[in-house]
Amino acid sequence: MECMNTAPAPADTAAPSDEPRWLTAEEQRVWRFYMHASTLLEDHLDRQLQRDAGMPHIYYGLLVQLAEAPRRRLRMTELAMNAKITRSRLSHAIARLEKNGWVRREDCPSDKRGQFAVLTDEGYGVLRRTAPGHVAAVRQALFERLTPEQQKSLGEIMEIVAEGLQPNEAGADLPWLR
Amino acid sequence: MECMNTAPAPADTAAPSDEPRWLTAEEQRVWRFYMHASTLLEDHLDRQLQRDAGMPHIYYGLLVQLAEAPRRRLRMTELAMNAKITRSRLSHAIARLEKNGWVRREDCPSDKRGQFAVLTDEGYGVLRRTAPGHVAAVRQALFERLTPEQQKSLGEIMEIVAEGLQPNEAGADLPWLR
DNA sequence: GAGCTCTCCTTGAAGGTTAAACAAATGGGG
DNA sequence: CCCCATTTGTTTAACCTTCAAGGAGAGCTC
Repeated sequence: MECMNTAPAPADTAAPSDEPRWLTAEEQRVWRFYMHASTLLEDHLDRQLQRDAGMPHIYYGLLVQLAEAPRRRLRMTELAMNAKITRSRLSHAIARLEKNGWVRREDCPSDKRGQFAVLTDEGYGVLRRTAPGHVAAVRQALFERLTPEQQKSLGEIMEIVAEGLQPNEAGADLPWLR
Repeated sequence: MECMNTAPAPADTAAPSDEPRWLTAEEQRVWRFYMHASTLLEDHLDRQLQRDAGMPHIYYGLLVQLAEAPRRRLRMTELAMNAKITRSRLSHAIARLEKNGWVRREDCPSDKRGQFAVLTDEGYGVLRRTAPGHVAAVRQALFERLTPEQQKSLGEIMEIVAEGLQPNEAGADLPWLR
């Protein structure tokens, strides 16, 4: 029942280095809770959506992105970036959603390499039917359990973390400039 | 670039119901940041460990659990519970780690159904070599970016969320008793 | 101790993800 | 215009995860 980051003994002495800087007991605690919560939450939502909508959480997220986009369509690359997944993964995902009839591909007129993923009416229907249940699940697993201050704090924290891991958000790939 | 939880329009009126309760704009913001950060962080650590240790993050976590257990061994079910994964998934994972020579299976003497997963010396070696790099990655992606207050807050929040999703922690499966 | 149920763990198949390799189109120099 | 690096999106194969099914032992009840 321990953390993911000790292997040898935690050494917090003032040793210059060559002994790596392990996590403190408190950091380990935080990290362990983070890992457990994120694993459990992701699994929970995956199961909920697989049961109620017949697709994993991330696929649902793709449909949502499309539903909110201008003409219910997005270029593959843009969709991949929004959803934080690789183009390869998106390619497979869209192929599957296309087979379901929930998304359709369309050529981009201005760039012959380009493809649009377009949400079909059926896809929109699925979303409309399943969104309430999904929102309820998120609410129940997360928001209902947190105070308003905690919700605010969580938002700030995750914004920082996400920003720091962005593949190459404007300037973020120039660490020597910080 | 929108959230995962709107599909129709957000209605925060005092309508009794049948119109589901959507997330508020602020809740959507929090949820979107959470999804992005957790996705990016998991991918980041997966890639880091795949590159440096030749296994995904969750497999690394299994080795850590074993390293910290009494005789570097754990019953399959216990390991699965600690790591928050299904027994089936664990079975496959241990099979792979066994093939790598990092884990060995051993029969349980007191229960002929039981199996121990035992960390081998080689497995321990891999852990010892790769732990510093992994800790550094976690530190750099998470702890270095957060204030002590934020770290504390994150721990509390994630503890609450994890506790709420526990399959059946003592009494947690009796919601009517809360 | 026979029958039942439950727990422990594994298996196989179906589906999702990854990394690397690729074809095609674009676009910026020369 | 031509070359070449880059961008766009797909493909293949290896790997991982999930789900449903199942074998086998434990343990309870009668």
